[in-house]
Amino acid sequence: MNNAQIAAVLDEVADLLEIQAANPFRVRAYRNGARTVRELSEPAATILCTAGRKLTEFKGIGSDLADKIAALCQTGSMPLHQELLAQIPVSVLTLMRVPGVGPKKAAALNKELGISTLDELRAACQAGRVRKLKGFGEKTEQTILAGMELAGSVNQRLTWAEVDGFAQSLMTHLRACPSIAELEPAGSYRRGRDSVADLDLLVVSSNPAEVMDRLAAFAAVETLLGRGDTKMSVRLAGGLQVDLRVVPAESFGAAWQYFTGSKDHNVELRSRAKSRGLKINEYGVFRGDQYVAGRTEEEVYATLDLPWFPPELREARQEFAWADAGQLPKLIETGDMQGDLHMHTTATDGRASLAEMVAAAQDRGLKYIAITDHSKRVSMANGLDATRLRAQWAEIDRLNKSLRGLVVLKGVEVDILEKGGLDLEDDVLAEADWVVASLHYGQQQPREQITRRIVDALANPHVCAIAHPTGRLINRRKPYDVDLDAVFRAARQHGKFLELNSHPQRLDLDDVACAAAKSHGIPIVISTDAHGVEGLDKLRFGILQARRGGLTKADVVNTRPWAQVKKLLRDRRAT
DNA sequence: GCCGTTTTCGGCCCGACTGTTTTCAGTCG
Repeated sequence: MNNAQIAAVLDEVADLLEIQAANPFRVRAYRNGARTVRELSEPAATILCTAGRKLTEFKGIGSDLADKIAALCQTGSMPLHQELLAQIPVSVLTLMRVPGVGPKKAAALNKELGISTLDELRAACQAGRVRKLKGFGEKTEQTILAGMELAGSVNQRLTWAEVDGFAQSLMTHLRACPSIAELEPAGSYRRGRDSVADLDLLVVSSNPAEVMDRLAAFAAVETLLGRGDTKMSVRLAGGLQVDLRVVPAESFGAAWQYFTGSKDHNVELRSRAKSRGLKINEYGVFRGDQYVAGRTEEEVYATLDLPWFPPELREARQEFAWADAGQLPKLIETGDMQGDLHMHTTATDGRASLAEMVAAAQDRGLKYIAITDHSKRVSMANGLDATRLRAQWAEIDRLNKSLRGLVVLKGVEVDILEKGGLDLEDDVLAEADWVVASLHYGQQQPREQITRRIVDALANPHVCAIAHPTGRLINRRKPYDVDLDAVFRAARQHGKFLELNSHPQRLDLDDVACAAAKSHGIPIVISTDAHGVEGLDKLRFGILQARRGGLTKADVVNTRPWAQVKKLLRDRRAT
């Protein structure tokens, strides 16, 4: 049983306990445990089998949870989980996906009306039976019906890049308000999460009503979800929820910190404040009733002797431990990048020619690029066989003679075949400057098979890196069932790199996997996988993800000049 | 159920808004 599966069971136990109105701190303990397991850099099962190691060495897992996880790994099920499932149909949990329905209402609906599915809930609302329940009313019934429309259609997270589009145009729209003194995005968007459920905007204004009216007038606004004196929520066409908060200037830093989150980061921060006799809320830091700080984020953190944290790190993972040790990493920045080692041309499925990609790379100030078109197995993309590939490389050789300031590398994205092995012969690969291997077919294969294919590819002496190592497409396709821990170990053993693909729908390795790869000592390559000139601008999405993984300039291969990348590959293979 | 420079018990972050309430519970972030 892998970490994701263990975490899913723990999360479901938390949900079920919540419906049973269990001690909320007990519920939180299961959620924290789930999160800890999900973010472990190695399989829990491995730790359990290793002498001298215990799961309790990780924050959030005590002896009780450690025992339950051990039982889960050994037997495939957890007695508490099974008991709860016998009491509450698992489908009741889906009721909580409807906005406005939390654990209490879901429990009441199930207990009083015997409702356990969304269809039953819809029917009961339409029949007017829900409004008769204590604590429910006509409004609630309407909210539930409206919320169910949503849950079925648009209630999914958007990619960061999609939200960025809305955020930029909405902020431009709002800035027309003369009373706005500050306007900043917060929430998971500011933290750079690869997908974002809603957009939080923070405003300092002498006239909150004017700002809210202006938001209501934004063309994409579809529904007004709520509006108070300081807070307003709307839903945009396409489903994105926007939450606007207006705060006084002396609270701006505290509010920005608070609304940026994450929730867990804030819990840790406030708990630290409490232990010092301070209280932190969105209005500031207080000792008793006395305002201590709050105008800037730096000020808020400084009251706890903490440094300002880059938003990407605020996930209550390592950042507090790093700060306590005075070792907060200096995160990689877009300007650190020197080259791009994964892109396509019209020779396969790209939309721009070799010459156009080269010109675009020069425009963007890149020092080197690798042209890595697909190999022949990817027939849909008109993949290259040895002959066509060598012809492209000859063209690159000619091109390089006339280029100044940019080196074009002879590369290929060689397919990892379904039955294992690579799509091109070793003698061909040996002529390349840069080889990335990736799999496009047989993505549904069982874990052992997929893992074996990737691990074997890493063992090939000509392969430099594995591209998009999990194959996930955010909101569209789950990652392959691959044992990433085994991939990390193989990459380390053979001195290879792993790619962080910057395409906003891919972004794999994800943030947690980046951090895990780093802990295994594996250098990361951040690539655009550009299929056109505009694709070269997607690097910033990959950088954001890398920052979330805590990566520095030194952790990323292509912040170095090409000569150093080559040397790094050589040196690592030698050891 | 977890955790510990208040250390094995007694805490566990904090507030806005809504709807159903007549003083507050539930939900959300």
